[in-house]
Amino acid sequence: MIILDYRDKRPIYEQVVDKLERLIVGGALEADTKMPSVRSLAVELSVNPNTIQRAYVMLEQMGYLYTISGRGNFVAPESEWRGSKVQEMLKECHEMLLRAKEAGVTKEQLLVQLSKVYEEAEHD
Amino acid sequence: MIILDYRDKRPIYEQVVDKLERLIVGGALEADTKMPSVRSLAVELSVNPNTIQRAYVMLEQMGYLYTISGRGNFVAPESEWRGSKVQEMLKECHEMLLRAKEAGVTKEQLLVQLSKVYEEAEHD
Amino acid sequence: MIILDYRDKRPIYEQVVDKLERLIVGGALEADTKMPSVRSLAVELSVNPNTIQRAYVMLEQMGYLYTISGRGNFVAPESEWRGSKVQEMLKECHEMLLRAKEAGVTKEQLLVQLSKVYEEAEHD
Amino acid sequence: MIILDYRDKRPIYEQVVDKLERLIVGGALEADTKMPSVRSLAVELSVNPNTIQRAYVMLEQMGYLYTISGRGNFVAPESEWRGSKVQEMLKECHEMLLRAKEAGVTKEQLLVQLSKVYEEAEHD
DNA sequence: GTGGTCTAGACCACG
DNA sequence: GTGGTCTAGACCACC
Repeated sequence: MIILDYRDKRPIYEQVVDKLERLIVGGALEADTKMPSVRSLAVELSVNPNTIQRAYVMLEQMGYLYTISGRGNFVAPESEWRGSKVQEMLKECHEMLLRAKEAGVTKEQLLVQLSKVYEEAEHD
Repeated sequence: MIILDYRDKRPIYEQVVDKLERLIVGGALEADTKMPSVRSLAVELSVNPNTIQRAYVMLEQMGYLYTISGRGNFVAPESEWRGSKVQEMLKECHEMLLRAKEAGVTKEQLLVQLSKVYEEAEHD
Repeated sequence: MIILDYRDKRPIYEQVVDKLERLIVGGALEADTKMPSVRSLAVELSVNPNTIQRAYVMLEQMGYLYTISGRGNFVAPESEWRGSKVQEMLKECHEMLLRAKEAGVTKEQLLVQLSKVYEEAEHD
Repeated sequence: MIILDYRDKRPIYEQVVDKLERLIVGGALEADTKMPSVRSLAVELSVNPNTIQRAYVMLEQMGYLYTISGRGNFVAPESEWRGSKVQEMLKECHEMLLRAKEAGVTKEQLLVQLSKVYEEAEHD
């Protein structure tokens, strides 16, 4: 389900949050899907259960999960996070683009990047 | 010259590196300008000299400064860093755009951001 | 594990880096071996932990170690450094040979040195 | 006569020693040539006279110069230094070759370097 | 216990 | 006065 990179400088719980967020945002995990239990995921990743617990709590605060006591953790519906996530990404992109411009990156170079990411091949 | 943000969770030396890098990349500090001495900047920021020393060493490794022992630290010429900085920014932008696409941001939204940043018709 | 040479004028952290680099490059420390902790090596060498910390950071930047925060430092796999190390050595050798030639050393003398080092007929 | 590299990490007096040594060893300065006075060289290099004085003293100790009080410093005859210099270089080369071999450099790669430095073009 | 950061001192070489 | 190194402490986050 997840592969941890132990060479990554970030704390493990943060990596777990990040990977799971991408799975949810990317649509790999649909709404109301049951997440693996804290303990089972901890075993799977060879990690302390506290670490997974912490990740789940963060994901819940971010609106990606909801918890039913005694039942487990479940993926929240898109309406809970889609809008705010897009806004957040747009803001981050804006700041990064500003920094890129400041560093001497041209508009053309960025358009190339944009094309590479959204390569048209799809509706042709 | 610099204002530290104590709410920022990043280490102080990293903040210093970041701010100075922006000043240099942004052109506020010209090549061969003498930087404040390690000790004086430490006093100005109410910080330990070791912390500033560390920041200066990092900036030197990144190619933004050159050091003449016993004389001081000086801003390196653009040729030392311009190219690599642009490459680094392009790579970062690529990754951010990928994440943005993943999160559901449309190409149109990003084009708007791009235009806002590189607005060529300020009062047209 | 390491013996410091107090007559050596180089800074301690550099000596530590040098010795450990040789141990790794020479194959005495295999990939993924756990290095002694910063504090324990500091005690062993009767040196301040900061000094060891600095050495480990340098070795990490050079690709010889990888760090897992809260777990320790580990020897990186050969692929991380073998190529660049060979390139570096070749460049250094080139410069040294130039200086040797300049000083009047003949090609024959150098061929003798080369044979001595790579003596392929130990007991032939 | 000499060009200093202010970005060089080594102390200036050491750079001066090194450059002058090469000029003498390389044959650019013949035996009994009068060296520029301490003060004039200091002015030429925009450097403190003490620095040049220190360099001259070192060169004298190394056998490259001799001093005649009130007259100046002169280049010593080859017999004073040629032999020891060659020995020193051979020793240094030996150590470097050992380290190169240890790092995984092959004999063939070193032979290539050797050929590049002593390119045959001369007696062909 | 581990690495990461920081402080408050100190000494040295260099110019 | 400048950078470079080092010590002896301390606190923090992570696991």
